[in-house]
Amino acid sequence: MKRLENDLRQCGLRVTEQRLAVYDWLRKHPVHPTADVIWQALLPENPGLSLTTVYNTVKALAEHGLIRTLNIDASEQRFDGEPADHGHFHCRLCGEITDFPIDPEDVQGMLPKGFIPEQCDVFVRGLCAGCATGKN
Amino acid sequence: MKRLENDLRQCGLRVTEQRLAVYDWLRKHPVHPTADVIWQALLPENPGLSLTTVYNTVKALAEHGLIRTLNIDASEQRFDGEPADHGHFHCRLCGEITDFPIDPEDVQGMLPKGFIPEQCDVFVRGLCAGCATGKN
DNA sequence: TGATAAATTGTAATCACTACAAACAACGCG
DNA sequence: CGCGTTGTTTGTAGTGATTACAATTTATCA
Repeated sequence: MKRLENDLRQCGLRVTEQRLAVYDWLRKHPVHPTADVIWQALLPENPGLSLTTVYNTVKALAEHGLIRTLNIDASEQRFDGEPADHGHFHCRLCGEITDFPIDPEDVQGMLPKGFIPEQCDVFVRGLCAGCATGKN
Repeated sequence: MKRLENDLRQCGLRVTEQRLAVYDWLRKHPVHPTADVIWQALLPENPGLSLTTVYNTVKALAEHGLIRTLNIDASEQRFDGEPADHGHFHCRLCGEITDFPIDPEDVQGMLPKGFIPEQCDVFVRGLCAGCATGKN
């Protein structure tokens, strides 16, 4: 937990219980939840936690690169506790979002000359392994 | 324009003036507008056109693969008249969105075994060539 | 410990988007 | 060509995720 506190401090963010709870939960759960899902998950252990605080927190964490935001659905924003570049596969049948590793250099090679990448997202829609074989 | 009519018919969509107007405009303008921007652009030539119709139309076109939807900003959905796979670069300074070609095979190679891609988006944030050299 | 600046909270507002029902128009069939 | 069916358009009213705001609380540092 000291590590998480340090992360916050190095970004100039004050360390609060709420931020630690949100940040810790995102790091420990390799899913891609909405703000509301995070809130519901934390509420039992953190009574009084406000949904607004969850929104404020994920916004602050994302602005400082500690977590990532995913615009997969148009209607709702999702968050990802793993800030390093990686791809996301969205199965159109089961809806599951699967992470996969990417090599940022591969992506960089696709860019026009002079463009400087800072963050890249590779997002693929299709059928996941389970749904493709009809096992779901 | 006959080509566009055919595209609509082959998707089982009825050919209406409104759909042709939206589709034609998206094909001719290589930008990434929101529904509202499309509406404002078409209104002078198409008085009475409803914003709801623009929303309905882009939804129908996207569902049939004639155009693409871009979830670049969390707050608003953008559309792209070019349905083939290609990447998008979003400059964090000037906000411009630049297209760049990608090889779908490169992306496919990154996927876990058994996953079947159907549509892929490569989205990169950073500095565009103009902003990187300080010329903006 | 006390000052100060930032974070939290709850409520109210915003804004992109959608549901809905009535009016209308495209397409197929005679 | 005219008619009926069915899909489309339109305006309005809603929805739901997200944010603005002001009051209260709390982290941080001297």
